[in-house]
Amino acid sequence: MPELPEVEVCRQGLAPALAGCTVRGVAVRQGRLRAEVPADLGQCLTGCRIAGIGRRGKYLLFDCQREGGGGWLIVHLGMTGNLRLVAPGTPPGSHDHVDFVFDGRLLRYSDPRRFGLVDWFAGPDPAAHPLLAGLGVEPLSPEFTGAWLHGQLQRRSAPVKTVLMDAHLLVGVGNIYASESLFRAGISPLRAASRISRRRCDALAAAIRETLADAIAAGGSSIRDYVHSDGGSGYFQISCAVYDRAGEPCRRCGGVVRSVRQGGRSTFYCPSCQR
DNA sequence: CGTTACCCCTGGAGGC
DNA sequence: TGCCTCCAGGGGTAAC
Repeated sequence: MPELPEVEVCRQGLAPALAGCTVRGVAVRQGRLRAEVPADLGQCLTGCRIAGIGRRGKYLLFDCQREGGGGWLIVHLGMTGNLRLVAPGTPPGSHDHVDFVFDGRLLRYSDPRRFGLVDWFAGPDPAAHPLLAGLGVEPLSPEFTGAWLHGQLQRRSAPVKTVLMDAHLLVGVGNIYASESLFRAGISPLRAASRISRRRCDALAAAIRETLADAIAAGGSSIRDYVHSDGGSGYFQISCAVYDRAGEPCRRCGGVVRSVRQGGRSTFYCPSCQR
């Protein structure tokens, strides 16, 4: 269930555990993910030291350094992916597709639906990777402001919820946090993006930042379990205001939360709190 | 160019 | 119990 907060929590948990560690090997049991795992991933990674772990949108970026040129391990968790540290010799389950072998432990990539991605980028700057080059603004960066958002939304006629999930504009806002942010800002997900005032864009930008930051803060406490456990999903549950609450009472006004279909995805909102 | 439908894949829930 | 349909936190592609 990874959106930006889950990916960020994963990054924060893995970075201190793996920084400075050297990759001893790679085992690919199932290479058919969103894109085929590179056949030479083992050669690329083995012997590399993990200098740090970054994030761009929902992509995890492992900075891999080695004599004679390292590169970047790029991991995307898709809908159902996860990364966890397990003891060497732990038998893999049917969806445990890739193991990254370190001294004394394995970093194990698991993904039942296989919408995720494991790739290698040989250049110095991972932003040049074809899948990262077109990505939009980071919602937790100073660049992301109400003024900027207003400018972008002005030229979009699609429903605002659909536009918020367009990673070419803005990264990291997935199906849950799009609905939750719009609820927090009091804006209907059905409203045409171009018909949202500058003032309400300020509120929306703030709502997005706060919703994501709250989720990251809530995940921080459970990250130890998430990273070090090999049982259970390990994902934290944020108490949602509207997401997946169709037919239930709005926590703010007591009205009934409604769901609609937008671009093939479910949207949840309170028709009286959100205009 | 922006918008929309469809596709990739597996598994769980609920109806019959 | 089985079988069917629908749904699921993502995102790329192609057609309009």
